[in-house]
Amino acid sequence: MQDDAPPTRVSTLEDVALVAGVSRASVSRVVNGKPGVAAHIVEAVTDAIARTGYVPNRAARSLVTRRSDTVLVVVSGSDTSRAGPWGPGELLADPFFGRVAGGLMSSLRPRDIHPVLMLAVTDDERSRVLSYVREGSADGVLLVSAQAGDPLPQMLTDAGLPVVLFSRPDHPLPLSYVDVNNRAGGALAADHLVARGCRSVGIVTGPLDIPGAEDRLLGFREAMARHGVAYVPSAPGTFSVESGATAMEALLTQHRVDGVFASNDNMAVGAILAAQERGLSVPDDVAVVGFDDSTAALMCRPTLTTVRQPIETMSAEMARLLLERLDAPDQRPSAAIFEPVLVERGSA
Amino acid sequence: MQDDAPPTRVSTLEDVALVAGVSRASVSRVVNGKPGVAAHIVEAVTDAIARTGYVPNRAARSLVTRRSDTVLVVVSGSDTSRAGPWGPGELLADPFFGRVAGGLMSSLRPRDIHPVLMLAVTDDERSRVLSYVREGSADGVLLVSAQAGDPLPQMLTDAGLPVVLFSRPDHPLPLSYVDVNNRAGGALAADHLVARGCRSVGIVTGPLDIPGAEDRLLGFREAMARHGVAYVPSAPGTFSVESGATAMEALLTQHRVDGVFASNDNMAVGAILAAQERGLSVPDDVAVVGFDDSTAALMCRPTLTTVRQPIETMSAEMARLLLERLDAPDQRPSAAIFEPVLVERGSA
DNA sequence: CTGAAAGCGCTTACAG
DNA sequence: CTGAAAGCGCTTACAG
Repeated sequence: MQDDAPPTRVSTLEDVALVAGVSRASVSRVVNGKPGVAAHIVEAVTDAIARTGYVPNRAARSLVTRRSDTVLVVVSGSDTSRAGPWGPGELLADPFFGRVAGGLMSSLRPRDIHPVLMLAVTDDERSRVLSYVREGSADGVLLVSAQAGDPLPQMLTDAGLPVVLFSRPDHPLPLSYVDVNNRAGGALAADHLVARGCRSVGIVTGPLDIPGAEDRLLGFREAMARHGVAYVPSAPGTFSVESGATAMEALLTQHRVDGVFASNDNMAVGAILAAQERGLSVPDDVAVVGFDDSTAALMCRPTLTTVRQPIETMSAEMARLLLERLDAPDQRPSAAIFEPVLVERGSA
Repeated sequence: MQDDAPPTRVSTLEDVALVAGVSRASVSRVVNGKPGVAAHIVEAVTDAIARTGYVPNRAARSLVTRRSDTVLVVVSGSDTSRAGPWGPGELLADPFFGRVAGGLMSSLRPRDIHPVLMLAVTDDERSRVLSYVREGSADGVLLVSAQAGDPLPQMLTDAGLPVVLFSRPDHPLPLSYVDVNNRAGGALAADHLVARGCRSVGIVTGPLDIPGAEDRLLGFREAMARHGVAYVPSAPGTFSVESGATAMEALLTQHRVDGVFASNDNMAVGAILAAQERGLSVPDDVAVVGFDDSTAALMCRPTLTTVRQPIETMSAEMARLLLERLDAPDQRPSAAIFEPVLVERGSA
């Protein structure tokens, strides 16, 4: 099939009106499903649309409605997160972002709203986020921040833009967010380790300036205290596999732990590898519990016992909250907190 | 800082013109950096822009320029790929997509072109891709297809839309694409296994209706033939960890292999796990080579020896090709093929 | 080098 | 219920 026809001018509302023999206003009404249009007009227009292959021009519509039907999805990282072994894509290489994207899209698609992706690492990029919304290109922003002390949430609320975050902001701000109950998650891990008979328990934390990481630590410690354990040794990690391994070694040599909670799955994988490298058996010599239930949880041996965070559900809700806010701009910000569940597999 | 000011009407070209005391045309010229504007006008306008906080309205501009400065990034999967243990986000949970996104953005950002993300799994979604471009919402499409027999490339070329694929299409089509030299990659794996002294070598293939998977097999077999090995046992996989494990077991029991090439890293991880579960040592009893150099390559023990595919570079080039095509629509389609390199680590 | 004017393709009061 | 008309905020020939 040859198709060398010149890209014929795409047809407009006007063309449809001509073909249907009605006014442009009527065509517009039919296209937008407005009520109160006579049946014979609807038919004529529908027909004409089919014959002309009409597709509404989004820019023209957007110019008058002042809606773009687009939301900005911004992934905000720190400068250091950009250059890694996998280059500039590294920040996004974490399966976490893909799962978030999938969740968002499940809420956005039914409403026919489209996500445009933006990375915000530099100051320049952060101000682009604001401009993008100001120029009417997006109606609001969904922010996934992997950065402690991120100025973006503040900038966004100051500008009065509709915004929803994934994760609680690191200082109180009048905006909506979704999060998992990190404290409850930490407690789940502690309870499980204790129930399995661990007597010397430690924790590999995430960066403690990130609220979620601190809450996991807090919840873990509180639960251990309830079990009568006042002191819980901890070693800091950065959420990467290697940092988990390093932290685990510290815990092993300095505290001879027999049970460890790592604040995410990547670090849990690192912890397992580190233990095994020292000839220890997981979970017999040392049990390991992760957090997330990421794809990595099934790639290691033993498979990972972990605190599941329902990422897709959370991000779907995140998009829903933004949509709601767009429909009713004066609504108060709200938070949706999800309860984690422990998924028991091989490592603890 | 309270900011309860009503969202003041955003200023327009007209406002700037008024403040600067020039015509709208002049403002437009300096905003767009057109040459031949008197210095004093440029200054007055620049000033007025700063004072008014003017940001051009994208819809209005787009309506007249017929450019959206947006490209559609579509991830096309099969129906079955949507529902998995991780739900609807699963298709995107593969770190591969995040790395591609990162690569694309590195080419798009300097040109200030924005990517909107779309999943195309159902027929309805596929036709939405066409509509989206037809309504002027995007200037072209970047397609990453994880699906054999995907009708989308054909649909896109038929419609005469600017499009670039990641991976060679499964039948010849007049469109641009980027790919890795899969045959050379297969050969690299074969050469390495032979050089290490493996005497009974097998391959875990991907789905063979995907051109890349077939090429890896072909390249592997050809190279083995050059080494005097006429027969290479193979077991099929689906690119998942589990399928790699299953295939590995077949190879181990039926062919007592001591060297295996898995057509991607996920399957290589599965293969290693399967070998270890049978008490075999990797690489001593059986060596394993993967393909991709994904994040998984460093998460397993031993770490994975693998054929590296420069995903970020490839996708950056992919975006560059589309941009080029948008600048010069009549250009012939072209393909950019990248040479893989073997990354030697612990598993082979 | 600059400005007045037309026009991009829609939606939406406003009359009728 | 329908249509004529204004207007959304830009860019771009066209004169001057």
